[in-house]
Amino acid sequence: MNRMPSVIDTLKERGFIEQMTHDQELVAYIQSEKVTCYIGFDPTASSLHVGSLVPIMALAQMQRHGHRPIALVGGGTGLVGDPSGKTEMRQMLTIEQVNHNAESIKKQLSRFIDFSDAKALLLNNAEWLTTLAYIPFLRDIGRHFSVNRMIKAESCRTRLESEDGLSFIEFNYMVLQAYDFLELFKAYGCGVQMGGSDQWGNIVAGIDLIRRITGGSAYGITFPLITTSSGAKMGKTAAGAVWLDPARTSAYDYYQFWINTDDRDVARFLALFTFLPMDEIRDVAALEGADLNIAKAILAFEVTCLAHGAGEASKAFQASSQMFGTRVIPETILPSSTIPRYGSTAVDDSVPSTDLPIEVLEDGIAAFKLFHQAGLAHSNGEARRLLSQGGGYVNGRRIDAFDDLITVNDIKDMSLILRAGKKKFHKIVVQNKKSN
RNA sequence: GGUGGGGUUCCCGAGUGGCCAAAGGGAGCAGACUGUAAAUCUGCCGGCGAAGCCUUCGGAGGUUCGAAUCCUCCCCCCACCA
Repeated sequence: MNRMPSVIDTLKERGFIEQMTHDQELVAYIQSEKVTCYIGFDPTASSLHVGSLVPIMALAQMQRHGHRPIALVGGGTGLVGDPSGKTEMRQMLTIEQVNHNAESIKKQLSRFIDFSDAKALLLNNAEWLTTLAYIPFLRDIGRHFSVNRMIKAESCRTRLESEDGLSFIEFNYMVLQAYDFLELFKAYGCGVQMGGSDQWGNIVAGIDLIRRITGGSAYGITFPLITTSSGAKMGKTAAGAVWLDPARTSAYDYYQFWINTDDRDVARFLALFTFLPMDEIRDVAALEGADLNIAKAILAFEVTCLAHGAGEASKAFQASSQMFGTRVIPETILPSSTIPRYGSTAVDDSVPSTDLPIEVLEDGIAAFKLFHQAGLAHSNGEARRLLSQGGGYVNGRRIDAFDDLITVNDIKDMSLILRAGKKKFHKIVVQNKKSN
């Protein structure tokens, strides 16, 4: 029979794998049957951000290769707080916050993973963790853990050596996560846990616990920490995290985030964050200059498609093309992408915009005030600075003095296009007196 | 509970009575160069504004012509001791 290539090969090839437990056995296990695997997601915020995209895509790849992913929302562990990879104690969340966040996260994951017909499961570990009784838990589970070993774990050690120390509640996190794995192993036959490289210790603890209690074998895979080539942690911008929730990061901004990818990261990110075939992605490595920018557009389009849908992605693409110059995407670059290749007449409505009554322009408004009102500067002072440094444009015309008056003469098609610096656009839609 | 050391503008970190809106670095923003890249160079980097004014140095009071700097109380963090 014609077996699909192992998902492990795919994950390796696309750059997902940092470490695996017992490689040989794990590969054999995954080849031999339809397996169930899980990744935990922390409900510390009501939205996931691009930092969680690697685990999300890993689950999606699993599903595409016929396996069953479980996304475990840490409604229970979120009440405790994982010390791994943190330099200080996490803020404690209330139960209400955690539950609310868990709900939102479920919705976002559904865009990437098909949860219909139990093809994937969404579980919340609050189900089994919050009802645990302390004494039985200590007797049944706690006795399998060696404190000696736990404090040697990297995740604990850095914290033990730090000034802040490690609180008892955080120290317990590993035990709880190991228990999660055991629970999923028993209830769903889940034999593989994946996670960030900081999760290695927690994953191994779970594997040990499963062997000690059930005698069964379980496996683990960790992902590398994805940094940009300039060394920064992926997904952070000056404005903070780049969220998957369109209410926090608009599809347009999301697209813009991706199109600004560093040259050196394009191929790697295409492999990780899209489903485009690898042999096409490999060709991207040969591109440079303007062609590489086309690959960035495709990356941005594909990734925005996944998070926000094809409609939103097309709009973001069109809007960006209008603002930054139209661009034809040749068939030869990443041919599998569904990006609209030849210009379209779609009207952009995804560039950020605000309404402005026409009266304001009849009287004339100082440019810096308009930029401030449009949100392109945080204060009038910042707007002045921006404009006096030559970074402000109205309809493509550079504003020479920060207090230049903007008037009805500047209106084009009942709107004004403001631009701050090279990349930030804002559309002012002029409202007539009588109209809506 | 005791003793000692700390909490400074987005972050790190100087500053110990006026010259402090507060050194330096990082981040960020803008300009030049480009390809909506990187690197580099230059400028900016609390708010309002013409000068000038207003708010900021954990919190609340106090001393002083004048306080981030001195005093009192309180909160939080760290180290050692118990």
